[in-house]
Amino acid sequence: MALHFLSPIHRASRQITLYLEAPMAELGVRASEAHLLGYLGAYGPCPVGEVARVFGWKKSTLTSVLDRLEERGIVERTLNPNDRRSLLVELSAIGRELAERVYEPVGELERLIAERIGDADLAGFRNVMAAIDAVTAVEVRPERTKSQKETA
Amino acid sequence: MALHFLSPIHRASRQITLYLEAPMAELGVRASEAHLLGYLGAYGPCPVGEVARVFGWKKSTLTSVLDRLEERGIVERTLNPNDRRSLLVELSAIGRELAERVYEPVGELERLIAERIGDADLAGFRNVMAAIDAVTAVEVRPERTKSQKETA
DNA sequence: TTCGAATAGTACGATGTCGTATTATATGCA
DNA sequence: TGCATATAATACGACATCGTACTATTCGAA
Repeated sequence: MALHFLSPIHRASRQITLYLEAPMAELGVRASEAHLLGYLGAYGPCPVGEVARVFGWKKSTLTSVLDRLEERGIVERTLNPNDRRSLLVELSAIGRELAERVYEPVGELERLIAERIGDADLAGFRNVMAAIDAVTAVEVRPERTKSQKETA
Repeated sequence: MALHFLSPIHRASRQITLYLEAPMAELGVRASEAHLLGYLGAYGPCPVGEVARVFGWKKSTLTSVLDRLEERGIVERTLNPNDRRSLLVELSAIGRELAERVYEPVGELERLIAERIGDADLAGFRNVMAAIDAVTAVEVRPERTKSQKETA
């Protein structure tokens, strides 16, 4: 009955969220917003729908989330020149600054974990993640072609 | 900027949820409820507060969740003989049956992942999970003493 | 080119989750 | 024992998320 993969992953997610809760609150963002800032910092600008897929939110939810972040001046929505149905979301100057401060405790946690992990462990971990990826066959973040990346 | 641990774990959680969405909907439960059934099947009966900690829900949220599940005859709340402030949650007969059917696709997913994973990979994966556990130092599910377990 | 189907995003009412205050019980200490 | 403090759970109003319907745009095939 005990699950070798699903339970530990759920548990780890939970622990990560709890661990980051306090420092995020100090920065005035909730965990989900912090996560979104990190994503946009790394991969933005990107369409609203991509964010929705990655984070598991409904598009209508994301409309509300982005409305709030936009009101606070943290993100901006601009027209997608590649697709006039679509909007691109990106961090504002304020948002980028905030994302950097958010990244500090996140990076710290990463380092603390990495310190305890050897190369072989990391390889095993990655294989498990790859297996989940392959088995679920769920495309979370679509690959973007070079030309899209250039213009987006 | 890319995170070696946090991002893959988040991604894997997401993929697992998406993968299980359809079969759970078929059984008339949402993913979170399915998860709760699994937990109660394995560890129940247990106090409301424990469930709240494990799942990252607020106690007031859990009150609503349990109200709905109780209305549907899936769980039961009984007085905790060890602590009269507390209620124990457990699966009803209907709930146990449902939990078994919920477990099928979950077990299937576990097997599919396990098929692709060697012993060394599993060991590495576990070391990463253990590192997260140690670093975050977040106690999600408190150990219960033997005497508590016997009477609970 | 044109028309039907698919897709991106939003609006809005329904539902779920949360924060705070409250009640009841337990624990620790004078 | 008596009392202050902590803890388990709930009630209820505030807010976040969701499902559905809708508009605008794109894609593909006739």
